[in-house]
Amino acid sequence: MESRYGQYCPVALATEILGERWTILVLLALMDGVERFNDLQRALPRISATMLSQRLRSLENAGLVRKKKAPTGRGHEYSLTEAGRELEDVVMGMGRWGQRWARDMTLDDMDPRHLAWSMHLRMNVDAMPVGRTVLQFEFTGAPDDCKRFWIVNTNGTVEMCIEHPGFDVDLTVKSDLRRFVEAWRGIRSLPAELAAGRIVLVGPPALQRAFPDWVLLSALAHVGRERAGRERTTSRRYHGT
Amino acid sequence: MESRYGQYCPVALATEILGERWTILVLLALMDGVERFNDLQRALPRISATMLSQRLRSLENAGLVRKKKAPTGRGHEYSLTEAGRELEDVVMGMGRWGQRWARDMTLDDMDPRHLAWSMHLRMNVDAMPVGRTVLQFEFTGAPDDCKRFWIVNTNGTVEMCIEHPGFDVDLTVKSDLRRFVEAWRGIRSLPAELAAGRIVLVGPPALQRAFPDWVLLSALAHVGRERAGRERTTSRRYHGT
DNA sequence: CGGTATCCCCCGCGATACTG
DNA sequence: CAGTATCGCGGGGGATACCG
Repeated sequence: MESRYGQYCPVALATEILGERWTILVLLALMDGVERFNDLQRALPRISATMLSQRLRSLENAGLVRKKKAPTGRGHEYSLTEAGRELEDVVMGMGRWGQRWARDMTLDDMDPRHLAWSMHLRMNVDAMPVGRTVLQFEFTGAPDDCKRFWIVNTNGTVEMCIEHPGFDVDLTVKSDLRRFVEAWRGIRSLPAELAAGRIVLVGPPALQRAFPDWVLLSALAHVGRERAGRERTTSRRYHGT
Repeated sequence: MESRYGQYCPVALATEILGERWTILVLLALMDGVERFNDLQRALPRISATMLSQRLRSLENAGLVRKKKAPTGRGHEYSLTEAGRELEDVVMGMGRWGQRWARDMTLDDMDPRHLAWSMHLRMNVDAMPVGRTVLQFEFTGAPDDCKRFWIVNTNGTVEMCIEHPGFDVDLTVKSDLRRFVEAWRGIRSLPAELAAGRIVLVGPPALQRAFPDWVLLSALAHVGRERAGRERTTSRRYHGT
């Protein structure tokens, strides 16, 4: 793909690589510390193996990513070089801008597999019980094949599952997918949704009470949105109370 | 182009629009204060009218660009909305990163028409003579159809020409294109190149002496490059002196 | 000048299958 | 598990012509 814009301008040269489809999102996942090919696929459920492979290679060629043989077992570990790490501010800036100004989400933007991945990265394990805690999430308004997922914390190690992990469930979270994602993004208040019974917890009361502290929410949840960003609340249905 | 990544993640939503080809460069030109369709084409010599039109429309739909009827004559004026202006830090961050880490330039990246445009935006008119000053640039190692361009300052109003403007030339700058662009980007020192006679000025000595102060260089010239970024200087040819 | 409409080609990308 | 090879299509985008 020889020179694409005919400009020596540093913005143009940067855009050449950063503007390729998926590239920014691969970088974001690497910034989150994801290292393995399969984990990158889990972080980006809709990327194909071919695409991920291509992007990792072009990032490596451009000097943003380093690939080493995995010390244990097979495969490789991918990590950011200094050049790659220096893009953190740019990517986070894009995130902040997206939180404030990007278009409203559609249902298709809310792939529960990606939600599961990002939630399991932001569990507040210090607030959770020692031993094993199994959270089950059940969503209405989601595609049939991924209406449910599980997040398992075992003494500070958090894993996500698309299939039932086999262990007993400690707490189940039921919600409309859109509402939950809006709460996760900080566009709605999670405590308010829980109090209103629009996000429902099923399990021991002590765990129900503790749950809001387990979930750290999106890293950008605190950034105030400038656009409406959510469905109008049809509070009329509740007859004004 | 419904949802492209299946992610509600603000970075993904931002990338959807910012990742489209040319979009970042159109935004950059708008940040430079360019308002007219034709001027945007001059700033981005390799964009087609169709593409520019499409990008302006999608930026308008996404709420980053405002389009108003031109007060005088025909056509419109394009400008950034608040949402668009909030991307300045991101775009400048990409530029800083590009200056430090992006791939080396090829000859194809150095379209002289783009160089002319960006130079004419960064002339230090306060340091230039009152009245009219006509600068002529002649490059070796450039495509035949754009080896030369002119920059005309008339009492603080700077214009660029691809065709000879008709006025008498006050000062001519001759250089290899690559060397001049490297100096413009701050990868080489302009005074050093002038002193070494690799960038040559032709015209009254007083103007020759003043010239280095007329040219502000790329806005990113002061950002230190981490990669080599230029051809090896074959100083051997000068037999070690 | 200030754009749109149309055509058409190429290649980006997803899907599938395959391999070490 | 950790990717690579191959195929096929869809549409992004360049070129050209056209219009107000």
